[in-house]
Amino acid sequence: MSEPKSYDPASIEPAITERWLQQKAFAASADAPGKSYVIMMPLPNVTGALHMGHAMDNVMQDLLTRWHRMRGDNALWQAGTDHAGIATQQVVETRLFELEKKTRHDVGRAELVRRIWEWKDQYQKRIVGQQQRMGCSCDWDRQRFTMDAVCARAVRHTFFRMFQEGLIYRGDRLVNWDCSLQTAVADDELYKATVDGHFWHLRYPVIDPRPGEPAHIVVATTRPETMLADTAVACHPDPSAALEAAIGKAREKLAAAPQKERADAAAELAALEDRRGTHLAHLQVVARMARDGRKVRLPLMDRAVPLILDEWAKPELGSGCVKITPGHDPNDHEVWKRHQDEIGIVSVLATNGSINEHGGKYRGLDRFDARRRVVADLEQLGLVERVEDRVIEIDHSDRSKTIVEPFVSKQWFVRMGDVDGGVLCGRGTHNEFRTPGLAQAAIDAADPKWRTKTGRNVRFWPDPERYHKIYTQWLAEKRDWCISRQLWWGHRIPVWRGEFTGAQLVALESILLQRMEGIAAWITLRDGSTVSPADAVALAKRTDPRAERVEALVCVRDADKEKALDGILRSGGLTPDDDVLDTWFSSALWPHSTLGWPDPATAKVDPGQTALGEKDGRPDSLSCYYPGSCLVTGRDIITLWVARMVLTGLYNLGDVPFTDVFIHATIMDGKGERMSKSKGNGVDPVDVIEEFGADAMRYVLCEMQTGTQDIRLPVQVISPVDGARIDLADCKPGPYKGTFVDPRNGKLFDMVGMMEKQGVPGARATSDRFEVGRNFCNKLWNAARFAFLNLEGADFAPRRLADLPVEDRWILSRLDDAIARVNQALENYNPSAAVGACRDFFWSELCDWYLELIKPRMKDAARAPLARQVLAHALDQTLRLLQPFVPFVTEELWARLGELAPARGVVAELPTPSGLLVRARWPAVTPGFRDADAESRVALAQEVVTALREVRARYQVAPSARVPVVVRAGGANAVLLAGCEALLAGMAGASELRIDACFVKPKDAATAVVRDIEAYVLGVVDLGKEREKLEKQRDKLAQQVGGLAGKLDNQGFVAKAPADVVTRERARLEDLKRQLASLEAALTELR
RNA sequence: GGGCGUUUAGCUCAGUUGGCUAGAGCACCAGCUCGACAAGCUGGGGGUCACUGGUUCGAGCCCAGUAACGCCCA
Repeated sequence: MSEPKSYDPASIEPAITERWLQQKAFAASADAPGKSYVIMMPLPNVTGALHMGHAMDNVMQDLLTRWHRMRGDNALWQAGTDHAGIATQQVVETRLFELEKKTRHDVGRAELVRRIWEWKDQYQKRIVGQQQRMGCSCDWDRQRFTMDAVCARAVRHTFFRMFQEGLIYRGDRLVNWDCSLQTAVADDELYKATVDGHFWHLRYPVIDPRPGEPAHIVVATTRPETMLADTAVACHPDPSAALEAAIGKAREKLAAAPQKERADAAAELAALEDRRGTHLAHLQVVARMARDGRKVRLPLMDRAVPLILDEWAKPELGSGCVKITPGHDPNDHEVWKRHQDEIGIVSVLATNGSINEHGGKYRGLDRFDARRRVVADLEQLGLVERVEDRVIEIDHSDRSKTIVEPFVSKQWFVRMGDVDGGVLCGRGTHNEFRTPGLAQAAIDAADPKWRTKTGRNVRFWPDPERYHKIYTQWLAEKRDWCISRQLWWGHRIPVWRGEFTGAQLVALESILLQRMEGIAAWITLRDGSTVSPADAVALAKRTDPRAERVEALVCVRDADKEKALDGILRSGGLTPDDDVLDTWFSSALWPHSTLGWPDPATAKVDPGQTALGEKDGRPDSLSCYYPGSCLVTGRDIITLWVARMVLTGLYNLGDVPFTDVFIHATIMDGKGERMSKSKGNGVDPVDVIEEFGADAMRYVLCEMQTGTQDIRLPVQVISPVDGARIDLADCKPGPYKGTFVDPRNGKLFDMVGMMEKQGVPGARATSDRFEVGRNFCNKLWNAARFAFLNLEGADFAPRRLADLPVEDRWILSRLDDAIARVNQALENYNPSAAVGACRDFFWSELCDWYLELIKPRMKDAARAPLARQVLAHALDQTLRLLQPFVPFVTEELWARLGELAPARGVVAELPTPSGLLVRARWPAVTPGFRDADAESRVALAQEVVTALREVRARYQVAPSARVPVVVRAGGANAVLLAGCEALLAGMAGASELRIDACFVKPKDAATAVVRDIEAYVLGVVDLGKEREKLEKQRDKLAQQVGGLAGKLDNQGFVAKAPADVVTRERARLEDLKRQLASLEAALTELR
């Protein structure tokens, strides 16, 4: 036989991959038969390579895709990558600085973007390589990148439509500003870190204090430089009531506090009660002053700012008064919104984090230098009451690792809340419907009672209620989506802007009022309201003051039209917006942009790629593959992506992009920390594949995906020094991020691969958890080898099930059961149960019993052909069942099986026995295969065999010894076991075996008991020999007992040895004594 | 602060509407190179199902509370 004894994935996998790719086995064709089954890959970003978490995501998608493909569905798994704007630009910028000490401004926009494209090409290639090695069955001829022409067109169309319908607006917002990258960052791009800071208590002089009024109001801040932008000082409108409310709450807390927290709670209450005397009168005075419209003088700026009344000021905290800085604090910003007619908003920060022209003499200073100067100046003026040290938890940008500042800036937003008149979804399609607002549409889509016009909605798996809750809770906030980023890498916002006087606007009338297809415009008036160009021009003609100064926003839908209009727009005084769109804006469109929306016929794809349009009667890809079927992703993506895909799918096409969302587990390391490449606890799937094989990795990932939220994967480091395997959990973190210390020798190694220049060697990581998968593949390989040794000349002849021997009927029945269980498990999104059902059938039934049972038949020319036929059938079905889990080894074995037994089946010939296994038909549950009689017969026989084996082991019968066995069974048992003699004899190593209801047990027989059956192993109890053996054992034991007893009698030992050693020795003595006693008893019985 | 999850053998995990003597793989112990497989075969040991109380004829599962760990949001 040509197959080697053990499975070597490295010698098989590349050829199989080659075969699949060459035959385009994964290609999806819009005119293929079967209902469509579509999985849109949650596109990995091109920042870096994939780790085990991505591997899980990909393997789950591949599993579902392969399963559906074999079931005859027209399956499409859409692959691709995401440009990940901010993240990718950041890694390239960091590298640029590290290697060349240059910033993006040194190289310029065009050059930076060119370098990012280079980076993207490199990582895209690496990612696709990783996926192909894992066996991902994506349609590689449809790969997309979020900045491809097709995607870019979809982005422009969506933006245009939303802009035209007033769903996109440009507004003042307090954003998280990254002063290093000089861009706004989203909330989910932040992390909290604690820093040592201070709490400065500042005195603001009251202007012209009257008798009984304080000369100063004290306010506190952790960021004193922001005082330059203060526009008010707030006090609670009813300090007394607010303080009493706080005291009431503190009382409740004390009453409910557990013992160990009581002291703190009591102290807290006492402090609040003290405030009645120390603060209340003062605050009531301040509140009255605020009502009177009194002001304080803002130090350093010499500006009068009003005292205002707002509940944001807490009488129970600090001085009870609070400075209001709407331009630099989110809470104060809210206060400002409530008091817009009383107070203003000032921003003193420039985009680079320095103080701007509104910061008076501090202009040009960096924010942290300004802080020191402001404090020093205030101290000199005696306006710093006191300074506390304080640990402050503060937002940092995940990208630049610097402190972010709340910052007022113009940003673009998508309106998520409900809007007047609602929003029309699926405009121009058959699925049009009206929704109150975009977020509401997405909320509705996941409501179990809600349906689109096509009868679909979204359901989460494997825990529908739980994930649905996460999804709706987030959407229910209906927070507007900030879609602009101040970056150079990404889709540019397709809007031109210009500021005009009313007269200029009237002059622009001809451009703005032409109702050109694909051009939309809005005018923002001086008061911030937005009106149509026609209305604005009308106002301007009436010389309405609101139209004195306006901003015009013009969106051009198509890129080529924009190019054509470039001159006109510029000469009209408009310039293109510099910002780019949030990456998620293009990712959100992925399920339809990749299929050619809005017009597949004109969708541009790369040479060699599958065209998306209709051709020769073949439908276009969009109508065939949208709406899709399933999204497979981790739970961290539910809010970021799932919700947004649903939203844009509904908005553009009136239908949900998928009906099922499969939320798989998150991979953690051995310590329970989330796996991440940058943290250094990540495992590269390729490293695992090289050590164990792709199938082994896939098998274990499937097995791990049960239903829980997290999976622990202990990580072993392969030492770069000596190749030893060290548990990463035993390694302490090193001084640099991603480095660790080898506990054996204290040597440093690096897990991220960025420390070579510093002389820290890089180490690879794997996990011995994957051995299980390797073992499984090897078992499969060898079972198939056994089959191949015996399948020479196998043929198909139609058989009647009733004519088959019991073991044949049994294995077919068990096979049928396994198929049903695998289907059931996959339908429930439980890959672990599915692969477990395969394993149990294949290993515990097919290998452990059936293969053993047919060995004798294979040597018998008369009985061999039937056994071969059933074996070929069983192997055929097993390979098909296992294909989605372990596609490489099964594909290889399938080819060999096809050569040896081209025609297969038992009752009828199986369809598609030739060609690639990927495209073979999924096993079907077969009527008649389920056989309760055969199952109960074999089940009983198995029990008897197991009991006999146990007896043999107990009596130390050599495994190779053949001994006579008699089974005493009567009644129903005898009926069941009738005809199973050969089976029993073979499996229990019996030289002869008979079933006899009246057999009387001889003295030298050992007994196995099963239910009410007794099975006797004859002649194994040799009285003399047994006695001799036992006596020998007894003597040895007695000697040990004597020695141990002596040791324990020795007072020196008992007194000086550690107590636990003494106890352990005592226990051992007891144990030995017991063993001795039972030996003595057995000896007595033998005499 | 709000929401959610987890806790079962030394390790990693199953345990479907409450009905077993609580299972699997790895690890461990003993034996086995018999024509597929030592990455294997046969047999074995190992668990107060985190803790406390409750409901029930019956609880790993249901209810209440406690603890530890983890995640998400503010």
